[in-house]
Formats: sequence, structure tokens, C-alpha cells
Amino acid sequence: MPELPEVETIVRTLSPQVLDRKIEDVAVLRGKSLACGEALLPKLKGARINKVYRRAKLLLMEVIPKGAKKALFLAFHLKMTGKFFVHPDGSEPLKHTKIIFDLEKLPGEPSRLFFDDMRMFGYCRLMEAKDFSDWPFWVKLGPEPLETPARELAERIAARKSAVKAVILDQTVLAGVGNIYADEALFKAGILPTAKAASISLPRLEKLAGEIKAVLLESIEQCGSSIRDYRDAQGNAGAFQNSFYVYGRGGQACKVCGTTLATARVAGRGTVYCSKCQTG
DNA sequence: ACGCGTGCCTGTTGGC
DNA sequence: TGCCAACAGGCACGCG
Repeated sequence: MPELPEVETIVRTLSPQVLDRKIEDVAVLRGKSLACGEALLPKLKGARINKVYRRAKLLLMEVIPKGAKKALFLAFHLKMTGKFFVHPDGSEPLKHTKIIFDLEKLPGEPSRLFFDDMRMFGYCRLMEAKDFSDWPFWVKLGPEPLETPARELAERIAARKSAVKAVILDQTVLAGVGNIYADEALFKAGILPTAKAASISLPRLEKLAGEIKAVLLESIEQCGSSIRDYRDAQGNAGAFQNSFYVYGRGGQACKVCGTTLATARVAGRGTVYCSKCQTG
């Protein structure tokens, strides 16, 4: 389930494979996977991929259409099971392939970029620059945690009344944290996921913000977490799952104090925490 | 305006 | 052994 570190890893592994290459053809195998921009599809033919980058959990590509000055943008949300892989010329779609981008052929390089998505929660939006302002999710996205001072993140969290876990998962408060890194950061900060954000002292929230940044950075260094089947755009698994303190470890011993880790549902999500190391 | 619950999806897992 | 419910979870949406 790609969160910020996994999407960042996919950007880094996909970019060298597709940057500056031209898109020769696009096949949308499942209409709903292209959330908008169907009318712009013809403009993709012959367009050059100028930039591959990330915002929150979104992977974006800026493409320059042939002979046009206005750029187009592909914004992918991978949700739980979205994947990219560049397959050899002539490869047939896989069971869960939703969109195929045929790139210009280069000697010795694969040319079929597949967007696969087993659960079908993911999507691609094809847009012009002006369309971003009509995309509510994009407009409301909070700041990038790695580019925002911990103090500022703490103040944004403190302004909300809900359970602190629900608050840090809220993409309008800060962008890019999902269930894994929420649980890990709360453990490292020693804060119970159910504690109300507004009731936590600012220094503790600043500690939490610092731990969010630390856990995201550490995971990026490890190329993300591979739960089940996450792979980067070169097919490699991440390694950060080996560093989890709590996520997926319910019922096992806390690595710090030995207490059996508790499970609960918070903000509608499976949640694991240590009732001794974490307090309200 | 905010907070909370539900639906979207399919493959995997565990209980009876 | 086989079936089926529960589960995985980000976000849109609707309700209070």
C-alpha cells in the first residue's frame, strides 16, 4: 500500500526508465481507471515525458505534447495496489493491467509502461495545468511533511479535535501519511492513537511531527515497506517492513518493553499500539 | 463546518 | 477439505 515513501521510491525508480521518452500510444483497458481527461488522450500521442514527480501520495508526470506549448499532466493515485512496470515490446496485458503507455522504442530498453491495479481503487487523471484548481482533493492537500517545520505541523495537528491518528491520516492536515507510518510515528512519539489531538501538549505534538518526518525519511532510505506485494518500478521490494515496531505486530511483544501489543480500530483503520510505551 | 460511518474493490486468511 | 466471512485501507460521499 503505497504511502509517501513508497510513491517516492516509485518516482525514483520509474523516472530513469521513462524520462524524456515519447509516448507513442495509450490503451485504457478499464475506463474507470482514467478518472478524467478522456478528451485529451489523443494529445498524448507523440508527447514527451518531461518530468516525473510526487506530491503527497500522488505520482505525477508532466508531458509536453508534440508541437504544443501547453503541458499535460498525468496524476496517478495508486491507493492500495497501484503499480508501474515497464515491460518488453510485445508484452500482453497482465490480469490487473488497467492502462498501457507505449513508449518510443530504444535499443535494449523495454517500452510498454503498464499501470496495474488489482483492487481498482487507484486512478489516473489526465489534465491541463488549469484543471488542478478544479480538483478538490488536490486543492485541499496539506503541506508536505518533509518540507515543513515540525512546529508548523504540530500546530496544524493541535487545531483538530479528533483522535490524533485520524488527524495525521487526514491529507488536508499533512499530506502523505497512511496507516503504516501513522502507527509507527505514534509509537515512536509515545502517544496513544486514540488521544484527542487538541488535548496533547504542543511539545509532544512537535515530537510526533519530528517522528513522522524521521520515519518517512528512514523508509525512503530503505526503499519503502513491502507489505504483501508492493514493488517499485523496477520490481524490487522495500525493506522498511523489517523495521516496524507496531504495524502488523498486534499480539506480539513490544520491541521496547515486551508488553503484548494491543489492536484496535481507530479512524476506521486497523491500529496497533503499546499500552505501556504510549500514553494519552 | 466538522466529524463520523459506509461503499468501493479483489485476493488472502482463518474459522467452522 | 471446502466454503464463506472477515479483513486489508485511502478517499468520496452522505448524514447529523
